Amino acid sequence: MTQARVITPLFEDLAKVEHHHQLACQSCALYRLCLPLGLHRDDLTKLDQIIKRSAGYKRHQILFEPSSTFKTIFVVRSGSFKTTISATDGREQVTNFYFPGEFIGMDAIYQQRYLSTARALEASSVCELPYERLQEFSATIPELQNQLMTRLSKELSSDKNLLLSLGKKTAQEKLISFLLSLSQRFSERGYSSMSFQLTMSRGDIANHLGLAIETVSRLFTQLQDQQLLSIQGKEVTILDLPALKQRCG
Amino acid sequence: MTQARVITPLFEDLAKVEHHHQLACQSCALYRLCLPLGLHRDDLTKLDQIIKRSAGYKRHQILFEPSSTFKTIFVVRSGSFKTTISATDGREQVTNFYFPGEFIGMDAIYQQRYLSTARALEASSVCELPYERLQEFSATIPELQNQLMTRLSKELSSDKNLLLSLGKKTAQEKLISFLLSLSQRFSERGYSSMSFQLTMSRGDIANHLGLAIETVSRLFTQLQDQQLLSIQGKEVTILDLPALKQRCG
DNA sequence: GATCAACATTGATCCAGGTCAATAAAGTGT
DNA sequence: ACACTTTATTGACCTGGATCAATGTTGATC
Repeated sequence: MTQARVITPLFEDLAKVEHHHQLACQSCALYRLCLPLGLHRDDLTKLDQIIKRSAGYKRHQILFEPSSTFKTIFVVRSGSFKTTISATDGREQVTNFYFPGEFIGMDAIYQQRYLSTARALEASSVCELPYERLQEFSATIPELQNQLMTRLSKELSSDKNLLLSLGKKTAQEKLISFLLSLSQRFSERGYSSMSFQLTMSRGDIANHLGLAIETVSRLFTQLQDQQLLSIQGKEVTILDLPALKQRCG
Repeated sequence: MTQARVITPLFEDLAKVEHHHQLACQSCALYRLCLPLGLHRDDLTKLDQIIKRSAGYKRHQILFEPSSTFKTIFVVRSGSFKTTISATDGREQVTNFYFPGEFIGMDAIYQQRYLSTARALEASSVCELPYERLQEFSATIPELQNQLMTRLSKELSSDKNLLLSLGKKTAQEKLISFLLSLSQRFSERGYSSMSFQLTMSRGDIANHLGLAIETVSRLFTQLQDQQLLSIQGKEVTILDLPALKQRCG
């Protein structure tokens, strides 16, 4: 099952990141996906000094939860995370998954308290952006402020698209939309858009899409039978992208 | 059916707003709910000059849609709006409702293009905040930047709570959560939290909550039979708040 | 205040996807 | 390699809420 994964230049760089925790933004492989994009060299140097590069998180380890005090926004450096929001009785909804270069915890700015719980899906690491310092810096670096607003707005867009999925799409459309969104994000990160590893369990996917695990499992089988994709454990290979796009609603 | 509505001081002020389109932020009844909160007097004067107070919108009139060019963020001055996002085949999801002091169109910052369509639910008016000018101003007014981020984050929080509703709650829990959220927002605006008018149709509510109109209708009847609330057309009166809170999930 | 259209309610029936149950793989630690 | 736990698949059956259908109500327009 050790199928060859498409190795791109960026993927090799990402691998390096894991071994250089204090790597400066300037030479970070994620540069073009991350906050510093568009910042001047000396602004970047300043920003670099307030960013804390954390030690790694293990699979299932909690990054933050509603009881944590809100101090920082996190950027995924390597690996992946999920966030969940809980009803009073403990029912949980997986609100999003996060990959390298993506921001976690922005919903905490309002109320100064994390709304959700963030957990690592695999061995992962993050950069910590102290929110107060970020605010101070934004006052003198307009491009930084712009970047932050854009990130918040991007997360809004993604949530609203998920609302459409949850509210109006069939089970099959939900799963296809989800896979295409993953494909898109992997592609942006220099991974293959046609073949990738799911880092989350069937349970996480089902929960995220408002479905039962069994439904997700059956849909995978069904899409495979229809020759639209192939799935072997966590490895997804898209076989007929146009057909999938046409069926995602 | 002209039942007496609870008139609070703020409500009277809100009524005035409708007749003074060019009312300055300083004397606007929405001041404490709106963007200018916490701004210094002279900053406010500057902000005041870039804000355009639009003419009114009629019921069902479109404020913006994905084909409109993104230039401004809107703040509801009076009335109410809904936003919808569309699937490729025309299916629509009502993503949110907006009341005085709330911001519409923030999901357009990323991509510089409105993601959704905004429509007036009744005769309404807005203030227009030109986004580029707002960005310039934020550079010199840290509190303004803070306000904008907080607003974006608040909308994120509200979307994530809706995700929980759509993904994990029963039809009854969805409707109760929705009504309690409305109650809360009316209360913040100086209206009664126990008795209020729904400005949206049953169809809008059903769509927003991922339900059929018939289900919403039956739930209203059912909640009324259980003495938890009373509903007469668009007038909702909450009869047993603790019981509702306990049933919202 | 009559006409028509839009909106809302209620009942009867149906089905997409959930739940329950059994089995099979895949990981994990020793 | 083995035991054990977690995760995934598949089948049989069930149900919450959708859909269909008929009727009632409200509200806009002239």
